[in-house]
Amino acid sequence: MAAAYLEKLNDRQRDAVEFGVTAPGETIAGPLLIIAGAGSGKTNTLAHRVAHLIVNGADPRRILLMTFSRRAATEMARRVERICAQVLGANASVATDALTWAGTFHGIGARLLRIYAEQIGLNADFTIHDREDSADLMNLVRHELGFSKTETRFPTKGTCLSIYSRAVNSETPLGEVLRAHYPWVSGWEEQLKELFSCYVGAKQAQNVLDYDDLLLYWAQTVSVPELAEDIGGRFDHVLVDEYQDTNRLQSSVLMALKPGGRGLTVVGDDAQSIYSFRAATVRNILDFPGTFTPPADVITLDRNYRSTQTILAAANGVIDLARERFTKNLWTERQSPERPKLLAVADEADQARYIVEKVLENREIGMTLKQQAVLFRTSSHSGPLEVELTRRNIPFVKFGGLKFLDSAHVKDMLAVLRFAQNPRDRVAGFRLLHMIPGVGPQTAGKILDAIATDPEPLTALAEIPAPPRSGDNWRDFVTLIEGLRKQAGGWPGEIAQAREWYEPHLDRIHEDADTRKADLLQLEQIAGGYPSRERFLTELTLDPPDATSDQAGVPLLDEDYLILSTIHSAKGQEWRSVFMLNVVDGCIPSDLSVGTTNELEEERRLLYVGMTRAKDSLTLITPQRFFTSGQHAQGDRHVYAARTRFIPATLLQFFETASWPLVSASASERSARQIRIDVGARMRTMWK
DNA sequence: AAGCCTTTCCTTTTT
DNA sequence: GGAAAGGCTT
Repeated sequence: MAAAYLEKLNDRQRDAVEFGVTAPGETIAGPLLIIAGAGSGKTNTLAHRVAHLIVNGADPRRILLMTFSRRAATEMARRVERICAQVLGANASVATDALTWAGTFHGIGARLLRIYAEQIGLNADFTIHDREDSADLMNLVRHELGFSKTETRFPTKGTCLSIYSRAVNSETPLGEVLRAHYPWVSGWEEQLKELFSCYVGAKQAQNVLDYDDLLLYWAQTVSVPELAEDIGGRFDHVLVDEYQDTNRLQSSVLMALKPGGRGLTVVGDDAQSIYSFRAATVRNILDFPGTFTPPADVITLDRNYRSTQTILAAANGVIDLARERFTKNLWTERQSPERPKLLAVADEADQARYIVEKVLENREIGMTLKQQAVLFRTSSHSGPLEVELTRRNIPFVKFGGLKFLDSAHVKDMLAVLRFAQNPRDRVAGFRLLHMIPGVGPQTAGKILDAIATDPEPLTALAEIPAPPRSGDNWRDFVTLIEGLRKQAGGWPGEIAQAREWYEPHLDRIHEDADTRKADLLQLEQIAGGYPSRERFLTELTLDPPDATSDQAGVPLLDEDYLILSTIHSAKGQEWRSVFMLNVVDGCIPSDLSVGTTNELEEERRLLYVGMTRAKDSLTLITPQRFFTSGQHAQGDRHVYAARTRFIPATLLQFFETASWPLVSASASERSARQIRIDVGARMRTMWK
């Protein structure tokens, strides 16, 4: 049976798909590393491999597929099903529905930990803290230890959490982490140790896990050989996507699950490693083959199907200057007469105007908005563009940066549900108690102490006398939590109960309560899509909605909108036309990332990742002048920016350089208007 | 003890 | 242009 779906693959892709599949029922082979360059059909190849395994008799329930984001996992499952359908017909969905172990490392970790909770001394009802919750808890502990009142300033909660997280994820001792990444706080090593020790204690007492714990507890569990064998034995095949962006802790988990590498496939591209700030290390992928004896097989996909030859030449030029040479050079057969553009504009306002004009022009000639994207290094870079798009009524969706879940009112609502789920969760408790008039930090602390020490937290809560000056608010609060705990309202009815309690407080606290209420209704909509409170809370924390829009609510799928995205969030995506904002030194590389060579090299790869998202047309924009923030609306303090150091003069041959607008009357008028002088000051200095 | 007001610092990328 | 710490009033 020559499978038709294999015909469309090139030889290398086909090697990767068929690797180790010797006969129906014989699908498990030694470790495999697939080095897949940008646009080389990586996702498609991996999906084909999974489908090929299933078609040849592998049990989909025994396939573990780990991707970088939930979105990628869903997309992969969808493709696997489509391929299977070509062979299995209508039965394909039965096979692929059984592909239940597809998700992120963190998501899979959470699921396994609930299953094995009892064996590892964990309460299966644990709630999960997102990044900000973790920082809040870190802050509480920091306060309790008196570190918020030190003579010289102690690192902030965010810095403390980053340090903790890096030490955990890189499996590196604290002292070394401080020396390598946080030299300016090395004087606080002892205090940080104490802080982290108390932070760990607080999490355990409160029955909460943070993101890092999902990996850390998993790694600890599989460090016990019997449990490793048990968990590893659940899976015949383990496939990992975006392996270049995994960290030491993740690779430890993987090696414990499949010590000999049998059934293990990892896919990635060392040239696209852009998450080292999260302790990801490119060594994982580079050292993978040599971890095993005999070494893992390596298959390299270097034919690019996405971009034109001219775009690829420019991108290759950028990555060729990398300090460490990479393992391949991409090639393509897609010819094009048009080189990528390197466009100089006066400032960010002109940059926004240019993009709006071009995007509309492209739409005129049949390119939908969705086929075009604007990419940037830092979420805030798109501010002026968002204003211009809104003014011109062009719909857009933005990926990355501030999210729905970060707004205070949404977090308040989630705190209600989390507290009902786990009354020992102090961060959630503090947030709620604080909303009750007459309750401040002291009172809240005492109430939570009383709850924490009682074996029946909710009984304890009911027995607490109402704090003075809290009026009816206290009774209402206790009634709400008791009702939610009994789950009288059912799911998702509970969330409406929570909202009814919350809305009066919202009105009291916020001026713009009405716009915020719309978000709460949207949250209720989202909640309806989950089977239970526990699943809703877990999955929303691990996989938050990653886009925001100019309009209320996420646009419908069939609507057309322009994509705005950070380069990080653009990973794995592609568009016909790509614009990159602020391709200047200080933005990319970011001012904050020019400290070490490693950081700088990662910024270079970031530019490379952005450029290789483009299929037909690529425009890099370099505004000449940036107005500095923190001044009056009429202020003209600005700095001049230079083209990014990653495109030195030797690479200009790959670009068509131009400036915009073409010299015209309106342009010179505009620049005349922007010149501001202080005539008075000149008069005064005349006589000095 | 709570809640409001002022001052000072810092300003990325995300599961 | 926002967050966090400190100070002042009720």
